[in-house]
Amino acid sequence: MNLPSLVQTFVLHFGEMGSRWGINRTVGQIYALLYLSKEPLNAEDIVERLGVSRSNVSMGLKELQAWNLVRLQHRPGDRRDYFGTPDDIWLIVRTLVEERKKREIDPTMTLLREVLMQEPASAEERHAQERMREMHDLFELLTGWYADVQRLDTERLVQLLTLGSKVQKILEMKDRLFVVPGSKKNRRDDPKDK
Amino acid sequence: MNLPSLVQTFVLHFGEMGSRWGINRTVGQIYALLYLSKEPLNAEDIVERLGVSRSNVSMGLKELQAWNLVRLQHRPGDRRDYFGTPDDIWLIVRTLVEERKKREIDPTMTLLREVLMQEPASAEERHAQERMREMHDLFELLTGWYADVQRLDTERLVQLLTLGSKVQKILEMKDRLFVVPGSKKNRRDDPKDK
DNA sequence: CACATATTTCAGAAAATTCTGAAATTACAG
DNA sequence: CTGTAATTTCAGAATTTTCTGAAATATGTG
Repeated sequence: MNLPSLVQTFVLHFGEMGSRWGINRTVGQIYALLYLSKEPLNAEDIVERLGVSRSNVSMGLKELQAWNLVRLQHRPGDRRDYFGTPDDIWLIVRTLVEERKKREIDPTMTLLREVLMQEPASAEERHAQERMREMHDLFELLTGWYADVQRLDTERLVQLLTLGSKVQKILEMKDRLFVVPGSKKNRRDDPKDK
Repeated sequence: MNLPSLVQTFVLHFGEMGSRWGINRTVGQIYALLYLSKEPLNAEDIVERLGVSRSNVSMGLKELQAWNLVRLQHRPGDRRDYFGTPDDIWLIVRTLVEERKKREIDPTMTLLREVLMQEPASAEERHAQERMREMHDLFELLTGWYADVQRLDTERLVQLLTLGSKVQKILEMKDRLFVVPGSKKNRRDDPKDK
């Protein structure tokens, strides 16, 4: 591996991290390298710096392209492919989350919906279905929030995240400003009526 | 595998999903099984239902305990260990996020902080450090938000998530109510001054 | 089209991981 | 203590994943 120590530390770390994220070491290393690099790199550059085989780099880049995490570019008068990451780290995060949702959440939701359609044949199955419904509803809430937030431009997103739960305070303020008298929402002692 | 088809579908799915999350198939299956089960199960129950070896189950349960995802219980007059998941799915989510943060984000932040202390020895390293700083700041923002939100009770958390980016509307309203005249924040045409 | 260069594919080697059965350890009941 | 049931450990087998080198394919250029 032929890298400044500072860069190498980071690259090695992301190689290891990769395994926890269902991507292999080389893919993690390639991405880390591209992320840190000012200029886009071609496959041969990556081979030299990481010390892995050309074919391994080829497969790694293909996977990163499938994840939409890498941008293919060309230099005039050079027909090799150069790869880089978006300059905007927020775009990287958005892509990552989007792709993981597509690969992990969406198929799970499909499966949950299917299974929830079936008729339970026993008390055990009924309980299992109930649990699956809880998971389904939870995912629905989370993906709904995500879809909503993904639409915000970065500035507003940062603003929202910076506030964190202080938003809560503002909500309470709003509630106090617009009390609907007699509304259940405003009762302290919500008696489970009916 | 000895399970109602409905349960089996779910268990198999989570077994496969496990691989994408850095946990192995058996661990995923055990957790899925416990999640769906009304009563806590002992190791032998799990062996029978999943059709894997006793030792594999033992290791899987150990890992789930290390993740804090599973609760050890006892039945009177029975000295076997029984395992179950929390009834509250939100508690499960909170634990999952907390543990992943501990294993993935925290070590990465430590590494980033270390590397950012070093003196860059070249323009290349300076740029790499700049990128790492961006990542560091991003993680800081996200973990700050997370710490904040993790503190909310579930009811308020759900409320917040349900609102999604509609919070934005309320923020704008607040801004309009409390305009600070002349503040840059309120200018339409933010000229890159200086 | 022929030639050179770049990239991809893929069979099998290498490495890593998961899983098992047997043995060891632990925990308790009598 | 002794015996038994429950659990854990761990060496090696089985499986899966990753990686490589060689060959095939693609993408130009003159």
